[in-house]
Amino acid sequence: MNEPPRITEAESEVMKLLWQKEPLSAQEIIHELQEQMEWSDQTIKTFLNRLHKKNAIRFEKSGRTYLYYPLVSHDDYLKAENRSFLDRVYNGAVGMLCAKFLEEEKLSDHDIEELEKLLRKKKQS
Amino acid sequence: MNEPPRITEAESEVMKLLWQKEPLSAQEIIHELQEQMEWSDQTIKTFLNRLHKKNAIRFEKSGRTYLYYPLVSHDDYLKAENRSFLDRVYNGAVGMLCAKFLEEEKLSDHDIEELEKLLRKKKQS
DNA sequence: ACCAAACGTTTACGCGTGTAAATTTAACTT
DNA sequence: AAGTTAAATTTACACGCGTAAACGTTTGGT
Repeated sequence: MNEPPRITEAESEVMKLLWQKEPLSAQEIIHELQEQMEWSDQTIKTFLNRLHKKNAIRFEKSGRTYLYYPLVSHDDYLKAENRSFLDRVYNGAVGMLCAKFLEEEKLSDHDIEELEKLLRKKKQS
Repeated sequence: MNEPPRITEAESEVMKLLWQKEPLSAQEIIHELQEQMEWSDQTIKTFLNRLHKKNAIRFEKSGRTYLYYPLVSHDDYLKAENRSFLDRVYNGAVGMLCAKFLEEEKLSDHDIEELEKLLRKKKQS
């Protein structure tokens, strides 16, 4: 897979839906998004179109409804966003980044245990 | 302190220098940055000017040299960037964010211990 | 066969940002 | 006092992105 296309913030709202459930029709996407955002349907169609041009999604048409599928995986998106954030803000220092987030934000006990488990696993390598 | 001003990526390169050492003259800033970036001195002056207008930095002039000081602290910057990244990409789920970073990126043994210590402290609250 | 609805495509526009040239202002030098 | 220089300030411009209207096209209904 080549470089995944750059997905902007607004576009990512569309992608988030498709990562939850795939495929979705234009209708469904527009309906869902209009509950959260103040976007006109034309605006959402613009995002669908741009995502399509970037090869971030594809569609299949059956009759007059189009069904949309993600072409970029959520995981690839997260990886790319993580890397660019890490480099941009922390110059690549993961330790610092995690420390800052752990300090500032609240975590459930369950989260804490999961992270401890991850760290323990990490030590064996 | 009100909302800290939005600092763009390019501008943040200037800020990073000022967070390391304060104050710095225009000369010093321009020299330093031109070693890392392909920026003309005019470009850098634009950033200084924009940062000043935003109240992200201030300067004192003594003779013909201007000395620049940050007005936004590194910590406030990190806090703001963290929050927006966390919300934008992870919908606020810190646990998920940290887990992803820990999975993907390399950590020194020392980093790991520090993080474990942080988590332990976190559990007592 | 034609109309209307549903959907994609094209065009548009203002603002932020990266990039930098042109202009003004202040101050050291001679 | 005037000229030169260093620095700030103003202006400029293209491109990405959020936002959306206008236009084109396909297809189910009558």
